[in-house]
Amino acid sequence: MTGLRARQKADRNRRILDAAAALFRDVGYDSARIEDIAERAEISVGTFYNYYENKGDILLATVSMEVEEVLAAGRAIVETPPASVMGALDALIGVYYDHSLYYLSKEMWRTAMAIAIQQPESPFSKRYTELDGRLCEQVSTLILKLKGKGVVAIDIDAEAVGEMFFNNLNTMFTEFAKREPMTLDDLKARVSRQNRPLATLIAAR
Amino acid sequence: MTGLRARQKADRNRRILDAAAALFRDVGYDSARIEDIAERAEISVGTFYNYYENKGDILLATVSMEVEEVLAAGRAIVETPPASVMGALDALIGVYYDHSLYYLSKEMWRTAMAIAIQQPESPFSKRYTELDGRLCEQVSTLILKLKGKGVVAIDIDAEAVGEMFFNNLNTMFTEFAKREPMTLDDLKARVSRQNRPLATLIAAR
DNA sequence: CTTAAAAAATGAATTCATTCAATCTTTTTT
DNA sequence: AAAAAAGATTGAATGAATTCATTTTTTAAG
Repeated sequence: MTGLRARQKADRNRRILDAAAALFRDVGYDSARIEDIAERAEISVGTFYNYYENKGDILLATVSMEVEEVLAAGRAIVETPPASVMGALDALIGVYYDHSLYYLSKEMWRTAMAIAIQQPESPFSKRYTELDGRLCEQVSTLILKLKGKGVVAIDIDAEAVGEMFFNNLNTMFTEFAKREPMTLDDLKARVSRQNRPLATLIAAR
Repeated sequence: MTGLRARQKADRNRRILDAAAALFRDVGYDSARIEDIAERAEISVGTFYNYYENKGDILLATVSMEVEEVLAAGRAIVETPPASVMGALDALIGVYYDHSLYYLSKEMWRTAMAIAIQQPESPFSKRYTELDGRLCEQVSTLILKLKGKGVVAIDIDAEAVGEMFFNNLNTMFTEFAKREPMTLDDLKARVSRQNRPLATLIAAR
């Protein structure tokens, strides 16, 4: 049986995470005070800092859970991709983008991305960055799979191409989060246009 | 002749900008307190806020001047580009990357990028974002120029391709700023590899 | 079962960015 | 040139994140 201490720790951790996620959802990141999170989680402010390095860290913890779901959803596409390069890319990217806004607002994404850049060494920044790397790999894996199926030419550097597609969809998502009026459809259309040249050229003839 | 008020204003603005740039360089962004900037600029804290919306805004003001220089340096390459796609891209990107670290540390770049994402509506965030857009255009212009010279195939969507190259170099620069041990050469090598497939495929045969 | 050591929790104190009502300076009007 | 209006400056007050010396709780040792 787990020691009392370990059980209490896991318990408090969950309470903090739940309290923070709920508050961020309700009032947004900036208006959520550590004091409020602590109160909801029934701990003191000091204790909060025993569990998370700073306020940004707990936002990245909640956002990371979200990214894990996106990653899982992407696996389905990579397993059985549409039979054309553009089709497969649009499908995978569509999954990413559609999932992204389900729980998190643009404001929360902006804050999360900003923190991950600014404090890359904090524990949950590392986790977030690592998940980003996995998403990138996933795109490369998709290209590799298409190569295996003879959809993509054999002499193509799948990893390089995958990274390029990923970096593009990633930058464009940041752009999207920055512009409040930009819609998901706007985003997808722009990314599609950007992807088309490379997608067309790597197709096996 | 300019009114006294206008002259004083320009004067104070310059003093603030100089004081901030010097402090950021000396002690880094986080350790530079508004009170210190105000003291060096011989104004009060309150006055600082009449000139800049917040602390992040003045960092972006200094970084924007830097980006303007990069943009100007890039023009030279676009005017007379090397005769191959990879050569031209490497040259332009080399100019961007080499300039970037001349005045600003990775930490300052990280902070600047983070602020531009988090508060996209502040005056100097808009300016910074606009300059980013110009850099992106510059890459597209380069591709267009290569098309004019018959180096790039005629049926290529130069704007889309340029955006893809730019978004890639941009994301990779962010990655570079996040990893303290990563060198400029590491960065250039990785970007080169990523660019190669698209660069090769768009070449006119 | 007591006691000592280790681990966690606590909240008052500190530190800074930011605000704003009061004051001062410049410009415009009469 | 005096008075009124407009524009700027000022620094003390506010509010929130983060720190840290103390206290409390849990575990391990005797």
